[in-house]
Amino acid sequence: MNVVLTPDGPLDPSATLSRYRIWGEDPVNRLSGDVFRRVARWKDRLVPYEVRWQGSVDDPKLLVRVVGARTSAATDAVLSEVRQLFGLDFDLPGFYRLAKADPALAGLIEPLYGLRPTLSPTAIEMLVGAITAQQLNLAFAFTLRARLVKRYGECVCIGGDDVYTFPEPAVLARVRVASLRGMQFSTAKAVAIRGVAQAMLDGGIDPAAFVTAGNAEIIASLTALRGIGRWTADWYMARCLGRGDVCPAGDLAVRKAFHHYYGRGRAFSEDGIRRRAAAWGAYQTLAVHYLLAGMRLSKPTAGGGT
DNA sequence: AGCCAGGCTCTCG
DNA sequence: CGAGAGCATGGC
Repeated sequence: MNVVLTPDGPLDPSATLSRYRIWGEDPVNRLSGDVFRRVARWKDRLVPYEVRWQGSVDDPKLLVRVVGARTSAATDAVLSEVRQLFGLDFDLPGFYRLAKADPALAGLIEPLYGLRPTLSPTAIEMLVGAITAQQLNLAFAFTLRARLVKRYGECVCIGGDDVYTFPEPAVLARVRVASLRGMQFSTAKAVAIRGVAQAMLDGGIDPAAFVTAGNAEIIASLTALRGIGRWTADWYMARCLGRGDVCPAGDLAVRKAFHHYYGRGRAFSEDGIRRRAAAWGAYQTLAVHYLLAGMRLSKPTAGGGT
């Protein structure tokens, strides 16, 4: 089944998806050439799909091909994922109006035009990914994540590409710490990953309820879990729930970006960053995304993804 | 060799 | 509370 999605506002698909490539291999989100491939889940069935794109940044079209789907419900599940993965629900025109008045963001609109944050379609994927990336350089974090996925995910071949599902909570809750240690996860990360998976099974956290919960409530609920702190909760709200009013002020790269763009010689405290970001209101997530991407523009060694 | 990397937890004062 | 140490491991 083929469907065409027409984004609202500008979209640069390859820049947006470059996250899935610049730090290493992502076996869950396959980006090969001009095709993106992934496997969705619908009622315990695997639904592979491909996305291609055409048109200009200001008039883009996403061509979604659902492989072997018979029901419209399965197709709807895929389209919902695609909206998240390409960040289609972010208000870019509104953000650009705000950014024009900001000394740092104004200069990033043109080189990053059409860039959107990618959202993680599932809570387990986001939380395990974040735990994996805690404190480590992202290249190594990607390596760890790829090992986990290839060992415990399900593999589907799409158009000659091996694409993996992210392992379900029920699978990760049973994984032995020793197995994860063997993949070079630290003991703390291994315990945290199991704990998060278990919490999703026994109701310790309820991602479905997060959708309507307030930020403070989500932070409290997530940080009650071992191995999840404010940083992980912030990124979860920004990159899984797609909330706009989030600034992961404790993030090392965010702190560097604020220092670089707004520092004037003095270092920002975490609270100082949060206060400054608060002025962006519902556009904080986009602003932070642009600042981080802007830092990468001036540092080609970190990966020149296009 | 030693320090850093898009943190978190635990311990002290 | 707030600061500080320990944790694991790859890369430079």
